[in-house]
Amino acid sequence: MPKVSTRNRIIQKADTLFYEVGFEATSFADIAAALGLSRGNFYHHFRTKDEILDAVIAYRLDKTWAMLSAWEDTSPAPRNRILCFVRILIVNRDKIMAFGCPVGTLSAELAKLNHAAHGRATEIFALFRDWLTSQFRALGAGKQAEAHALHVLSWSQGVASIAAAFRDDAFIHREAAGIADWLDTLKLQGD
Amino acid sequence: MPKVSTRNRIIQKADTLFYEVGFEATSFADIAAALGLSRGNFYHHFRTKDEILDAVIAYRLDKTWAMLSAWEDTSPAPRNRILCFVRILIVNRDKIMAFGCPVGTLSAELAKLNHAAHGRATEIFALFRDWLTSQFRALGAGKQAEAHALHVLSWSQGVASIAAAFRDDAFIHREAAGIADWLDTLKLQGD
DNA sequence: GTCTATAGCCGGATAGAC
DNA sequence: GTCTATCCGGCTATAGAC
Repeated sequence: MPKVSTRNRIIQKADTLFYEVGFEATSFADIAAALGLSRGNFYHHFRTKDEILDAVIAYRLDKTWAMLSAWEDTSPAPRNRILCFVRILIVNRDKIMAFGCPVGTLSAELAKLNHAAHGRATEIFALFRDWLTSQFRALGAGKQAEAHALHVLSWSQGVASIAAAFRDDAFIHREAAGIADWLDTLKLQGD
Repeated sequence: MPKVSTRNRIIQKADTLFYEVGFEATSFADIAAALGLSRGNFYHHFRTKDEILDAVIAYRLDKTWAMLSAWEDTSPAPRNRILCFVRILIVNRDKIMAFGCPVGTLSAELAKLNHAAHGRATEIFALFRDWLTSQFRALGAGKQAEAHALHVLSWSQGVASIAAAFRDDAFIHREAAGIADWLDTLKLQGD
């Protein structure tokens, strides 16, 4: 029975706090206190806050990749795979209404801070974009595949942003259904 | 020749810095230094950071209301008025690619901080939503007017979020054109 | 209204004992 | 690997001279 390493416990707690409180607003003391660790011990695992941020981003990249792979395994049809992505909005709607999208809000915060890790954080978006592009290509979208992928990614970002501002549950359901409808009206001649 | 009051200079500089750097990440010293003021003088005008935030939000509400009014004056047709809103994405694209949408990113930050002013910040969104709802109602959207308004608001938020992440200029133009196209395909029977 | 000086707290980060 | 103790700097905020 492998005990979860302290390092991994730190990463997962930081992941949660960066999402729910923000990167800047989360202090070492916050993470340490939430885990029942001393700050000194903390620095044994991560020397700087940026190191934790890098580890959290790497952790999110891994989780995202695993999720996308799982969708490919369980849903053979590209259309259903895209709907798996859309369903995140529904499944996570409580957290989204409280804290927005974890990917979008971290990216936005790092952009304002002019933080070196902004590019790394954007890689999570890029993972979704490229995976969605593959699905649209499989649907026959041809050269439009990436534009469609960015459109869906953007659509979900907008829904998360407005849902968080107004705490509007019905809006999320309506827009998620809207994405599904839009998918069906697509002209997929593969031009 | 009315000199701009120190209070107003503080509000406008704070407005800019809250947008470009973030609320939390902007210190009193940053605002004071940017204006060439001492910190002591600063506290003569605003006793707490929350007071500045309230003033900045009130300032943004005023600016937004004035902008919407101006659009009503210059564009009689509701469709053109909505396109004025969409055009913000194009006109402000450089800032959007660097810092995202000022309304959305402030709202997201305050939500994470569990800040009391989150509700006030959301009023800026509400201003846009209600104004857009009026335009869709004038277009004959009937009971769908508010849903359409939120859809457009959400769409623009998504575009700002993705444009900021990828710094993608072409994407902004493509999506802005997409909103205009969507407007024209709307079934407006006023059900 | 504007300044200097300073209090007091909390943040990130380090040294070293166990 | 975990802890205590500590340094330094920046932050909000206050007091008081001009």
